[in-house]
Amino acid sequence: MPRVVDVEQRKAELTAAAARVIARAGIEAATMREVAIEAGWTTGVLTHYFADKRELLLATFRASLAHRRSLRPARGMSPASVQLRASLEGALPLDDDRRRHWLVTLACCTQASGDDLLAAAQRDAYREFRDHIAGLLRAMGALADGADVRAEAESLIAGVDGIAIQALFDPASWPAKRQVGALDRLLRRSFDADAFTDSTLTGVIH
Amino acid sequence: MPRVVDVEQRKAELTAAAARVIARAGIEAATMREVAIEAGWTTGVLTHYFADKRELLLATFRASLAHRRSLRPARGMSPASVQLRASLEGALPLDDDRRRHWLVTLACCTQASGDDLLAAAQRDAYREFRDHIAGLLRAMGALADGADVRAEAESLIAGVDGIAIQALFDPASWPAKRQVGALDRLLRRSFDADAFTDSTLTGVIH
Amino acid sequence: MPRVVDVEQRKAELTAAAARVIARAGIEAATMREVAIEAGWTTGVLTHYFADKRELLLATFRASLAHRRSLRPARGMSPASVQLRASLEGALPLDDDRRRHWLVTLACCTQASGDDLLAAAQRDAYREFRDHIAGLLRAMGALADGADVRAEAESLIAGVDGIAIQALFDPASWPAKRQVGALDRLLRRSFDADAFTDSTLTGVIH
Amino acid sequence: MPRVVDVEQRKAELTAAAARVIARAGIEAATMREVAIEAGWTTGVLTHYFADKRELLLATFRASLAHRRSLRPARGMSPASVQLRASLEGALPLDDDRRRHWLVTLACCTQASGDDLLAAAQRDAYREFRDHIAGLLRAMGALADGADVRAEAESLIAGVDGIAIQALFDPASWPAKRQVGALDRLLRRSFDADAFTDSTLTGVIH
DNA sequence: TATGAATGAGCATTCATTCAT
DNA sequence: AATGAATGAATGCTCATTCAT
Repeated sequence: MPRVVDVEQRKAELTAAAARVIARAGIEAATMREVAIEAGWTTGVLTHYFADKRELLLATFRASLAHRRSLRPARGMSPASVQLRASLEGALPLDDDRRRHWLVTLACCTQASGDDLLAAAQRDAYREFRDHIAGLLRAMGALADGADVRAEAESLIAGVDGIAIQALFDPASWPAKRQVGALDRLLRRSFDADAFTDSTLTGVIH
Repeated sequence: MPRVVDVEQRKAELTAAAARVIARAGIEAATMREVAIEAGWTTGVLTHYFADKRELLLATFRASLAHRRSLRPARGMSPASVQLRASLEGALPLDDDRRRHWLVTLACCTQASGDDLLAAAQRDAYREFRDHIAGLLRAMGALADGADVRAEAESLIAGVDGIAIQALFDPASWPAKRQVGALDRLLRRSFDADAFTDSTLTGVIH
Repeated sequence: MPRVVDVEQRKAELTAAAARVIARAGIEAATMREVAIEAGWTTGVLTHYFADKRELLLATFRASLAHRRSLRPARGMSPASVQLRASLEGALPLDDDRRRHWLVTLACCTQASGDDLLAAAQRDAYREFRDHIAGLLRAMGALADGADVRAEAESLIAGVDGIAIQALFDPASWPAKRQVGALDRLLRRSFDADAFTDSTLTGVIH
Repeated sequence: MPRVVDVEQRKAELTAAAARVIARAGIEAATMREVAIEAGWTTGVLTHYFADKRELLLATFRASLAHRRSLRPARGMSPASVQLRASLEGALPLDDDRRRHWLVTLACCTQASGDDLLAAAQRDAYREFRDHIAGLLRAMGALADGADVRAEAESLIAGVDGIAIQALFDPASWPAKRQVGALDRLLRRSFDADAFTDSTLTGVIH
């Protein structure tokens, strides 16, 4: 039997390296060589685990989306309003890790024009996030009876994405605190101020 | 006697071709060859007008940002609230042209990590837009006395950018009408509903 | 206790796979990977039985030459003229098997420029065949007293090789029947027509 | 206007280099790099004149076949029997040049399994040669009335090809003289000895 | 001004080979 | 005996760039 290797873990190791390179220097700089060096292996290993560069990129994108999703709080562990806030906050580039994966998302989306699988991954992730937020909104019961929950969810996500974009491309002006402040404003405007009392918020902000 | 050529116009022609390639196939596909073909010239012409690829990319980005800015309504030609709405609408990818230049913006920003001039161009354009929106907000006089006008402008832009991102990466779900609807919701939430009466809006939506 | 394996038989299995790949797709396509797949093993097995690719190729060539030789009739089982005809017929690509091994011969010979062992294998096989044919000619006693038997043998082989080349590269025009017809003509021209009567031939043609 | 280059001549220069490499070291050794070095240019030039390696190989094969054809005597400049002999002699690897192009032919034919254009080039060249020989046979009027001229031509070519194959793979045993001797024997056997008198032959052999 | 010939570095990928298991 | 993880050199090819015309 050959050397025993956890294939999935090795793949994760490699896509993490690819994500670091993409976030640091852009997708054009993410050559096989560069990713291999970043990962501490040779290019041969990359092609051993991924048929070609496209497959590596797709795996990197999917891993990145999955990671971003994992930043959301576990379902049902806290009131819906707290979960809502935490979920949205998880989508902001508040630290290096989230920043990195946001950049990967953006880079891959930009690339997605010519790659259906890339585009599909993004679309699915977005819709899943929208449904998640919509579910929380419904659970909160904070919306008027005839309200379009889905549109409301999209509106919230748009607000968060917009903050993220600005923070991503002008990080000096957008420390974590300011991003969180913008999120607060967004939430306060969307709901009765009472829905997110200070005490509730305190429990979420870190 | 050398042939007389309008250098600026020729450059514009070339950056427009580059923008089309980037929007169509991503920044990686925007090779000198490809851009030259798109423009109907040879690569020699590209290097004649731009020292190197980086300079072409920078010029393309700047031209794209300038074009997006030119979509805003002329100052003072209409009430501030109408200008505000039109300005924000100009930032949405409602047609192919705006879609193209949004994609260029995103592609270049993604690339900007390693290029200070690219990053600076983006930052300047954003700040200029924010100040423009803030000016209109002030002119409207719709905000409470102690309000943070700049923060309010950023919040609006964030909302618009978020809508744009979603529309860009899931265009099938985001026809122009829906984008405009999301903008309406954003404005209604941010101001008294009265600030943007139907009649006022009619004059802006196209 | 290690698994017991018939080394020679395993090697034969592997060179047969190599021969199939070479005949099907050319010597360039005969990579270690490809041959391993064709054989139903992994590349590790190939390097276990052959020190390197060159050795595999040499063994494949030798096996191919040996196989082609084995197509000749057993010595002394029939009149020399019948043996002669059968021997020459064995050198024609009349079926898939002979076709395959002819292609291997040609591919390896073409490669032989830079490999002395390959060249030597080919030379030895050819000389052995020539001597075999010369021996049969002598046994037939059909040649004039002062005749150069060796030259006559070479002449016959040249004729057969020429037919084979044409059949190999234009198989559509050269079904087995036509090849055999060309061989008949060659023999009739070289000897008195009587030497190869129909009845004699009938016993050989299959 | 750019540097002026005779494209066809440059292509010929490059295919000639490819032919030298193939003849010297086999088709596997004919890499883009190796051919470029042999030609005294860089690989970039190769891809400038040939879309890819396959195209280079095809052009090399065609140039080789055309060259071999050009070795035939001009039509009608001498008696048909002299032309016939000279044509067949031109197909023997009597010197380095013919040897080289024979090796290219063989290498490409071996490769032709998987490439229809290669196979077609070979087939066409062969058929053209056969028709040429058949035409000369008819002009000679040396054949019996009911004779199959085409089959006779193929038979002659087969004989010559066979000699060539042997000479190619055992050059030490097959100096030019011996090849010509084998051709003589072939012709004498195929025709009345008188058809090719010594004096006639003297004028052709070199 | 514009062309396209030429360069050579760099790309993704394939390959023979080694070796721990 | 057999596997397949890992290597790193080589491959065909693309690219930005230079430059003679």
